[in-house]
Amino acid sequence: MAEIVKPARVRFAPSPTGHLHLGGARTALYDYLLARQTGGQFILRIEDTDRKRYVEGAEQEIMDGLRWLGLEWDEGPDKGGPYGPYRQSERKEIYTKYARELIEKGHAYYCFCQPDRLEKMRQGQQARKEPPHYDGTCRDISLAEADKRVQAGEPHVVRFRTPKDGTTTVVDRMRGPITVENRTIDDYILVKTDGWALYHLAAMIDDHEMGITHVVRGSEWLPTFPLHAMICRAFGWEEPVWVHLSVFLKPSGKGKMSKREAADLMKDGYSIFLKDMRGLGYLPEAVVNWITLMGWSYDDHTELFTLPDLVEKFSLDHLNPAPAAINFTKLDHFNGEHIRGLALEELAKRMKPFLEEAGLTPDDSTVLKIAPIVRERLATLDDVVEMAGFFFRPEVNPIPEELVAKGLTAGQSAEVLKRSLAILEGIPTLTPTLVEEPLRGLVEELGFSAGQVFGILRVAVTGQKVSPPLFESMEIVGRDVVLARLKGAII
RNA sequence: GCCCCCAUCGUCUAGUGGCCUAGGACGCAGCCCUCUCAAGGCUAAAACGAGGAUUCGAAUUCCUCUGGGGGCACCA
Repeated sequence: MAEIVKPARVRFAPSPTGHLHLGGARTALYDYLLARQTGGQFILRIEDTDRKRYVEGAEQEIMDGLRWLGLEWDEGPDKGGPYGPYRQSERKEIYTKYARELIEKGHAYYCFCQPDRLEKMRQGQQARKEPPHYDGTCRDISLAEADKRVQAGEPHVVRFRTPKDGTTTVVDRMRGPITVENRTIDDYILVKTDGWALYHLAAMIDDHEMGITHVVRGSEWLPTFPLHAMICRAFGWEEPVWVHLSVFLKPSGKGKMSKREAADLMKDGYSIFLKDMRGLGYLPEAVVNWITLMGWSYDDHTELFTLPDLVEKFSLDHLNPAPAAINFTKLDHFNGEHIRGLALEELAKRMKPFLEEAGLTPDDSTVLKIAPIVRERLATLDDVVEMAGFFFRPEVNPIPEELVAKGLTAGQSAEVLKRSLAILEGIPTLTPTLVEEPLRGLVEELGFSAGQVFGILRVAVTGQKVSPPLFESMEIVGRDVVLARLKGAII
């Protein structure tokens, strides 16, 4: 029997404070999958209430990254929607209104404590090995008096009035129920002195106002998860389905990737930032495939997926709560798989920019001819430069020592070149079928191995010891150039 | 220090009390194919953190420990 699923409204809500990384991309991907699968909406919301941490250009980078992956949103800051605005910095009055509602309901209160006093208080608590928490000084000030002080312009924040005793149980979709003692939850600040709501309040309000049905976010929110549920309950709102995804660990599995380590990774051709992936030669299809499988699996052990496959097959039921170490060699594998899955025209289109960025001037027709012979040889798209750059260089400049085959003398190797040249000069067009047979005959006649003979020719024609198949390469290079390069190698 | 989460091959994972002699994938090793490099095919090595408890029976349930991760801001 078919399960009837309500359309999900899910949001990806990054703060524009840095680069979009793999963890964020996975969260966005799961959001997208849920929305598309249920015929719901995928919403992009920018959480930029903290002006101090705002990074110019970060919002654009987030949008570029999502679009590169193919995760187009339905509502967002750049395209609007019925529940806007989609930047928290444009929603201040909404938060103020709801904060007041919470205060009047008795679930929040004005606090006039000075930051320096709170700091001292915290230090004392830590010295006494107590968990740092607000001491409740302003908790019992009457609303009438608090209002008077606010009216008088006294600096203040708004705090949540957390119950002192009892427990709170919240439910995470993949982890199940989590129960905490209320006394371990602080009277968190909801609204800062400058009047701006903090994440804890703003996100809950936005999720409610925007009709969000599923909140998918990182496990760093687990400690404040009960607070968030309490806020929803204090308003009398229905809670969304909560899903707290585990963090990605560095490849060693020991801890999160640091800024320094992320930079070091680039030296090995890897990155945790989405902005780098294209330039490193990765296909968005491969990145999607790869990050999907870090924390999620499919019933029948299939591992190769496209985005449309995932829209159909993704399920919250198969999520894994354990933190996952990032495995870049598996990304390389998926990249190869997806490269091999590309149509030749598409592969050519995607390889071309890498050749251009390497200073070459590739023409479409040649790039298309190269596609089939490099397809299963590329781990990343930028490998095409190393593998097939010689097709676009006027000179190949082989290293003299490499023109001498292993096990042969320089004289024998030169003989190979001369005899081959003579043979090829007698062939009008260098197609594999016309070239291979006579050259194999030469191999037999000289009594050398095919590897020795073809190895010499490979170096002479391509300038490299590793290349696409020799005869196919010769055909694309063209008779005139092949002959000229052989002559050049004989000297 | 306190709170929360997590725990199967090196890594990503399957596994919801008997289908487990613990399955798959990446990587690694060997073999085959082969003009190099790949791709492809085959084979191998490789794991239930420890201790208790429940049960006829535990990777699977419970407890303790250990280990790992996250959080403890007028950041998100």
